[in-house]
Formats: sequence, C-alpha cells, structure tokens
Amino acid sequence: MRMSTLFLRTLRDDPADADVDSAKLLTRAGYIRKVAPGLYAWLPLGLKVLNKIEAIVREEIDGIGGQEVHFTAMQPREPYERTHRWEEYGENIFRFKDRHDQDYLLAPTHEEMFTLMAKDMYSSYKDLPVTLYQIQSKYRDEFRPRAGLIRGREFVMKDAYSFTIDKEGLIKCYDDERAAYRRIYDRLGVKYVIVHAVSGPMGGFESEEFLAPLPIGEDTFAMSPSGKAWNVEALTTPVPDPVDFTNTPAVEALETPDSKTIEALVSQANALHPRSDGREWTAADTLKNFIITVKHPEDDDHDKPWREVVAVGVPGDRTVDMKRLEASFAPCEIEEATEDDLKQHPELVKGYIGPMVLGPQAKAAGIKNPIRYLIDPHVTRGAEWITGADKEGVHLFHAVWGRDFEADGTVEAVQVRDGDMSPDGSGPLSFERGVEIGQVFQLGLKYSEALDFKVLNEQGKAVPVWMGSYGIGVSRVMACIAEFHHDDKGLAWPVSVAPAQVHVVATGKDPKAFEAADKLVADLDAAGVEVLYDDRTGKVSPGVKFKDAELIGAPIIAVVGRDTINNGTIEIRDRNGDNDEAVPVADAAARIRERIAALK
RNA sequence: CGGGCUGUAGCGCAGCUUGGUAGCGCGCUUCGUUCGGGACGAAGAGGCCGCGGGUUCAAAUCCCGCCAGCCCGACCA
Repeated sequence: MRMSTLFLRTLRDDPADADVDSAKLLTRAGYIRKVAPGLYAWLPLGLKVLNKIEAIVREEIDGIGGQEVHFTAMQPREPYERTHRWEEYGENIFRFKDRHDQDYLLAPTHEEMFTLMAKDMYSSYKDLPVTLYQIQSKYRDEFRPRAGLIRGREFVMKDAYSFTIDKEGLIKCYDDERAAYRRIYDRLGVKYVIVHAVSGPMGGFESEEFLAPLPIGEDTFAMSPSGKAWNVEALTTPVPDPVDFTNTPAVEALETPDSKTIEALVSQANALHPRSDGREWTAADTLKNFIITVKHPEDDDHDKPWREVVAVGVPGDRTVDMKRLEASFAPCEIEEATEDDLKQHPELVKGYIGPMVLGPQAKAAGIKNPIRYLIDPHVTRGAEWITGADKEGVHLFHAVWGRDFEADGTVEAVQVRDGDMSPDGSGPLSFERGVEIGQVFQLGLKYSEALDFKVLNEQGKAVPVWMGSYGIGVSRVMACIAEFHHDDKGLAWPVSVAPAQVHVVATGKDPKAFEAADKLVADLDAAGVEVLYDDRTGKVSPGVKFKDAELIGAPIIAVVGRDTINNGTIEIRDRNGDNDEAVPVADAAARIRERIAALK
C-alpha cells in the first residue's frame, strides 16, 4: 500500500462524537468512518485489519472441524415465530415488510436458520456431529449505540452452531470451541477473562462469556481468590450457616416514630432503644422488605398476563439489584410495586412492612391473598433483625428468621459488592468491568424441539438434536484490540492483525532517498512482507509522516532519508520508539524480516 | 422512554447575550521558499448557519414547532 494513493485522510483532532479511545483513534487514523449512530463504514486500512481478524477466526474454527457457510442477513419472520423470538427480541430487531406485506427482519443472530438448514439436509445420527459457522453482519436496533465499534447496530459476528446426538457430544463441541476461542484471543493480542454467564434470551443451561477486562466495559464481573469468575448477573451467594439464637432476647415491638427510611430508623433506634453492649445499631442490623411486582405471562390458571406482588427481604445496608433479581424470575419481568399494586394489600404499612404479614405468617394469620415472601441469602438465618411491625411508627426488635418468622424461599436480590463471599466459598470477591467479546452456550434441546429437528438414532427412534451456539463479536474484538494496544500518539497493533507489518517512511526531497526506499519496499514485497509505504513527496514534511506512522500503528517503522544519504543506513524502530537501530541499506530488508519474525 | 447538552465548510470550533455583507484553526487547490518530529509566505476553492413557521425594513442570532446528534439513567451482545 502506498500512502500517495491510499484512500486515507488522517485527522488531527478527535471526532467530537467519539466517546472511547478506540473509536477516536480508528477514526482519526482513517480505519473507519461513522455513517450514522452505531453504523460504521470500513475504509481500506480498517477492512485490512478486520479481514486479518476474520482469517485468524477462520483458521481456528476450521481447525476444530467447523464448516463455513453464509446465510442471509435478511430473514423471513416465520422461523422466529416458531421459537417465539419474534416477540422476545422486542424492539431490538430491525423489522420491515416487503412489497407483498410479508414480515422480514435483519437477523440479530441465526440459530433458527442454522437449525432449519441442518434439519432440511440431515436426518440420521450418522450425519452427526456437525459444526457450522459463518462470519456475517448482524443487526440489532440498539437503544443507544455507543463506544464506536463496541456497541453498533450493524456489527460483524462469527456465529457457530454444533449439532450432536447427545449431551456428551455437545460438551465435547463446547469444550473444543472454548479452546479455539482461547487460541483466537491469544493470537489477536486481547486479554480476556472467562466468566460464568446467564444464558439470557438464547435459552439453554450452561454458558460462559469471554470478557475483555476494560474499564469502558458494560459488563461487571466478579473474581474469587480461587481464580474463578462470574458475570455479576450470574453470581450466586452461598447461604451462610445459621447462627445460634439461644441467647437472643424475645422479639418485642418498640416505638420508632418517623422511621420510614433506614437512616431514620437507625437513628431512632440508637436514640430510643440503645443496645446494651455499647455497640450502635447500624443499617446492617435492619431487615428491609422490598415490594416488587412480577409480571407473569398468561398460564394455565390465568387467561391473560397477570401481576403478582412479592416481598423481598434484604439487609437494610444493601440496595436491591433489579437486574439480578429479575434473573431469578425469568422469563417474567419485574418492577417496583406501584401504588395500585400496594392498594391490593391493605396489610402493608408503607415504611413499616415486616415479615409478620408476609408469606407463611400471612397464611397463618388468615390474610387473604397472602404475599409471597422471599429472602436474600445475605440475611443470615438465626440472626436478629430490626424490622417493620406493620404499624405506623413501630418496629420489631430481635426478630429472628427461623424463630419468629419464616419465608417462602430465598432469592438473589441485593447488589453484590467488594468483599462479598464468592459462590465457591473460596474468599471475598473483587469486581472489574469488561467488554463481552465472545460467548459460548450449551443450548440443549430448545431450538431443535421448537423447530422439530429430530434424527433417527441407532434404535431407529426419532430424537431431538443437542445444540450449542458460539459467538465472537469480530468487529467488537477489533475495537478491543485497539483499546489494549494504543498510546497517546495513536494505535500500536500486534503484528498478527496490523494492516501492514512495517511502515516505510521516505523523507526529504533527495530522489536518492526515494530510490533507496523504493528498493527496500520492492525487496520486502518480494519476501512477502506487508508494507505500508509513505512515498508522499513534495510538501508533506517528515514530521507529518512520523505522526501519521505513529497514528496508524504498524508495529515496525523504517525511516529512509537523511541517514540514508549521509551514512548509507536505514533507521528501524518499533512503533513505540524502542529498539531504534541504524542498519546499512543492503541489510535493511533482511533485518526487518528478522524483527517481524521476532514479534510473532 | 425520562433528565441534561449540542446542531455553523471534510474535521475541530467561534459568532447568538445586544438582529445589519458568515468567521477561525486543521485539511483541500495554485505558486514560491522549506525538508528528521504535525514548516512559512502569498493567492484561492469550499456554507440551505439541522428543518418548517413566525416577529422584523432586516434573522445564524429573537419566538414557536419539529427533526437529528451526544452524554447520564432505564434496557441490551
């Protein structure tokens, strides 16, 4: 590639609407251009990098026996109806009609088409296992696209699907794919953490995500001292051992006027009912009962969607994480109970809601339509709590779960935080942000059953096929590579994906320098080295060329100019300025090849 | 969908308070000088000032409406 003719315009300033380094630099260095929110055009340099990433993905997925196909991005409605995803994806897919008023969508992912295609062609266990994949643009109507390529509305994804006769086969495919992902990310130079994930709208029963640990990430993950990691959405809390309450005083109702908030309650408790042991009451001593509404779809007992009011008990010093809580009620959605919902339950006294009118206690007291009562595992069984007495201005003290009240069950509800016990009990958790760059799912039978994909087994019996699905956000990974590999001067690509392995800069006005550079580039070309050659003449000053080289970010920069004329040498250095050396013109091409080989 | 901010040349921005010939830097064209760290001089090209309406002799500027974009929140790969 010659800079004099390359379709490229570098920018001196960051684009005003770019919010992350990768978007700023990829735009400034002329790799991509924004077309509309979440939509980016690929310029020659950008396409080069994207293609290299795809090539590495192909190599590795082919290496585990995947077969590449290519389906259409535009898809008819019908298959998505059968898996209920036409509705489940809601506003997040682009839908449109053709001239015959038929519904279509731009595929957000392709489980349906892969399953139907395999079903169409295969009908025997002898055909299995098979893994198919494609690298293709996907479309999601993101509410708020942002972070450049990291959350676009059109993005390149590699999606693979495995079909096996049994669960063992699925696990083998899953493990192969997972191992291939590790090799892919290593080769691409992106750091990653494998975390346990929830399967979300994909369905299925086992799923892990590959997160690139970056502060700009939208996912939060937790790590335990044992080295395991979880997406916070998938984090479970080990239930602590019950504590002994033999010496806990009997529960008593005490006056706590104007204590509708936890802060007010704590100060009233300390003022009016101080502890005998000298310690002060804190928010952690209180049990907060949070009322939510679960929105159920229609079911056998209800001919239309219905709302269930549920009480959730959490320690008063914790906030409720609606996202985690909702995961426990999937596929139902939840929301904070509305005034109307609360009116259905006159036993609830706002600000003073306690366990005595909830769950098993409500049933025992004969309250009609009792509210289901669930408790977060951070509330220790047997410990004593200050909690509502269901009467204005009164709270219960020394209330013990297991002695004074019971619940209908436990539920993950509170926001997890630094220092919380990890699910495997190995110690306190620490939290970090990450960008999801891949996810692997054991889908099980969801799609094969919904789409009736069965094959005959050895006994001649029709059985549903076990499926797995595996995704890599290819364009998103490119942004993550840029996030990891840049400095204040520009990009600094790993050699595996750089648009060129070496950037040859010819400086000055002396034709001899350009002749020497032409020769060097020809030698490198002949040796199969990918070169970006700054052969611009005339008014383009050396400073501009150096700045551009550093912005574009090829791993090695070779300068032909002043020293070539004066000393017969070519300067070779790393993109970051390290390992600067002057090499005789005759040896330069060979030296550059050595240095590239050393970087691999 | 709520809250905040912004729409002026390819990119980054000023001008708007107080109405009066549309500006600056970068980039682009031509000529000359310069040539190893975003050089200098001179001359140029390039605008539906987001869109529509209103007020006014006169609107980028004031008023109303709409649209778009960005950020935060809710939601999501």
